[in-house]
Amino acid sequence: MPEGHSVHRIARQFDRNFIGKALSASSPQGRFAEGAELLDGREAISVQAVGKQMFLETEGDLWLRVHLGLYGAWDFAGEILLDPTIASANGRMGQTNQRGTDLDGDESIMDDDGENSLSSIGAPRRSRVHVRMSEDTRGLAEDDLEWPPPVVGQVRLRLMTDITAADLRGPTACVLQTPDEMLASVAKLGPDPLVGDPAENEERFVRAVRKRGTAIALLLMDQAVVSGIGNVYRAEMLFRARLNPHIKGKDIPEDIVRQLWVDWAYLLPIGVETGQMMTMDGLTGADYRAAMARRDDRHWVYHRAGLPCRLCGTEIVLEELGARKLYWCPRCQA
DNA sequence: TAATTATGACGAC
DNA sequence: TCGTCCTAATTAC
Repeated sequence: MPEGHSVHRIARQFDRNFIGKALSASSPQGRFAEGAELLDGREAISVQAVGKQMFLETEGDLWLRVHLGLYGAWDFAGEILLDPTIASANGRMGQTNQRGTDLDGDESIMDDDGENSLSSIGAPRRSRVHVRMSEDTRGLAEDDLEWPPPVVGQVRLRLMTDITAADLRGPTACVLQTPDEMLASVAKLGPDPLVGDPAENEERFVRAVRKRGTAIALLLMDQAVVSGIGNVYRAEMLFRARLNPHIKGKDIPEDIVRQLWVDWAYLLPIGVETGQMMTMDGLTGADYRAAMARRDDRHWVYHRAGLPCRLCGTEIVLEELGARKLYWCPRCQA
């Protein structure tokens, strides 16, 4: 269940483990059988994440476009080289890496000494891993994981090299495209801080927001306005900006809009590197550690309906906006 | 065992 | 605004 940061992480894993190799493709579930057949045997050429979508190029000018939607996920298994640009949030990547677990970077697994004792016997020599590449899920590591990995559940697409497998389940989009179609898909998307020219991106965002009479809370979720922001980052960014979610884009001073972009460009790389939507960097010391300890309550306002605002104590409000839940502090974001 | 929930987006009306 | 699609984990009963 990804926002933009997760998709960039997934793309980096593909870059590290699939690009330059021949793919074997299949659709265990059967719902992408034709596409898998077309992909099968081709070499993976390049991969690019844009917002919440990933584009994988194969030889013969064939692109795979994947959008995970609300609950799609990629599971990686086999021998996986870690992308050096993504690390574990707890700063123990080296250790977890040796154990062959927790590729995703979420800290929950290895933090609890008692819960995970996979490395307690023998040398830390595990090369076979099984990892789900989305936030808040856990990796497993065993010496005797099967190869190829058994299919579990509804796997729309399995991509394999000789040593690595990637299973896609639950995507809202999984389609093959020509180069032109791929470019058209990208053209529909708003700027992504990690794609293209930074100054140009900022201008596009500012222009798109300031010409609209739509609530900023809706604009931040509009993938044509800005790529990669979802319900969590939306709520958190509005709080960080102390911005009322209902203010229309055109009514927000330009420097404030610009600051929103700067904040997204700041938050996204942190999310990519840590695997978490870290938005409470304003906290320090014990406060920060306490907030990070529980994944269900590590945000300023997201998922905190009825709880006191961390700054002013006012109850966080939950309202439905555009069929999504919007969380905000009516006092701090007056 | 069933209902609920989720970090998404689209099309019909 | 509503219904729909995709799946799995969690919670309620």
